Amino acid sequence: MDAVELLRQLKGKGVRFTPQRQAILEFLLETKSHPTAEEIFQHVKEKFPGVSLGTIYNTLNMLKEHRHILELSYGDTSSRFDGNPENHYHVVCSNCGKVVDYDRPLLHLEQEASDATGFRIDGHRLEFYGLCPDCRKRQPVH
Amino acid sequence: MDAVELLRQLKGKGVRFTPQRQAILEFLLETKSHPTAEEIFQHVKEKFPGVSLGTIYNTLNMLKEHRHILELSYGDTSSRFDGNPENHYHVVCSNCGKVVDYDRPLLHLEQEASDATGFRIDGHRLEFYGLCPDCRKRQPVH
DNA sequence: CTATATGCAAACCATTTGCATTGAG
DNA sequence: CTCAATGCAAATGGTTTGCATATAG
Repeated sequence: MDAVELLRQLKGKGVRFTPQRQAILEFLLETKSHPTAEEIFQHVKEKFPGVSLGTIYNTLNMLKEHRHILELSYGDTSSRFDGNPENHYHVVCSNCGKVVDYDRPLLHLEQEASDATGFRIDGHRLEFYGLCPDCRKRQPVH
Repeated sequence: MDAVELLRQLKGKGVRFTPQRQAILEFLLETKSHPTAEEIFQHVKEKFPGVSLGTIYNTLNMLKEHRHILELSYGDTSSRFDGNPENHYHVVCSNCGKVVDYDRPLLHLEQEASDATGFRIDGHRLEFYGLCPDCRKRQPVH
């Protein structure tokens, strides 16, 4: 589903279709880089020099509420955003912060976790930490 | 291993043993609540009314660097700290923010993740999200 | 028209930093 | 004595909020 189609659907929920939102969502859907709000801002500014960071955050929060994107917050300073809203796993570089998808079948652990803890489990998150191939080369020992 | 013993060991690494540090570490080792820095601050203030938040953060960062505690940062506003430095899994309440240990054997997925992504994997993190028993009662539908 | 979104600036708030003073070793 | 740790206050930085203006519907 592309950005235009997705934003058209949202119109039914009282959400307005603006060119800034289209640009933000298009970027999130086409990139695999899991960008930060700042990076999205820099990218959108190329087409809309007057756009503000506030608009980026406004749109990201709206898309998050409607479950069309994922916010990834690792211990880092800033969150990253993922245009793929389905649960999937990530590998995070401890050195450069890069986030890469790790596509594998989902684990079925939620029933077991629910039984063990008494929580009603709605989802889970799995991330791996390490050095990406690039950082591995640059600091072979560490 | 208790707080005093642990801090004595750290002396060999140029770390000073102060009563504030002892109180912070003792609290982290005895509680199962995964407290925030602010909560640790409030607790330590009972014994040391003059302690400052800066000292809490200073100590937490020192303990983290020496891998005696874990910093848990979920999307929340503030981090939580865990006196158990071994990798283990957590269940987080989406409503009240409570974090509970979920003790189960570790998953052996790192080799597979490394093969699939080219990263040198050093660790992984697994968290479950949902409603804790208390919040479940209070908002049965959601 | 009218209400939501935008752009801008100020506010927030968890965490960090700077610095004079204290105190551990 | 000496240097790391403390307490305090100011600074930082990502994110949110407030408000006047612009614009989607």
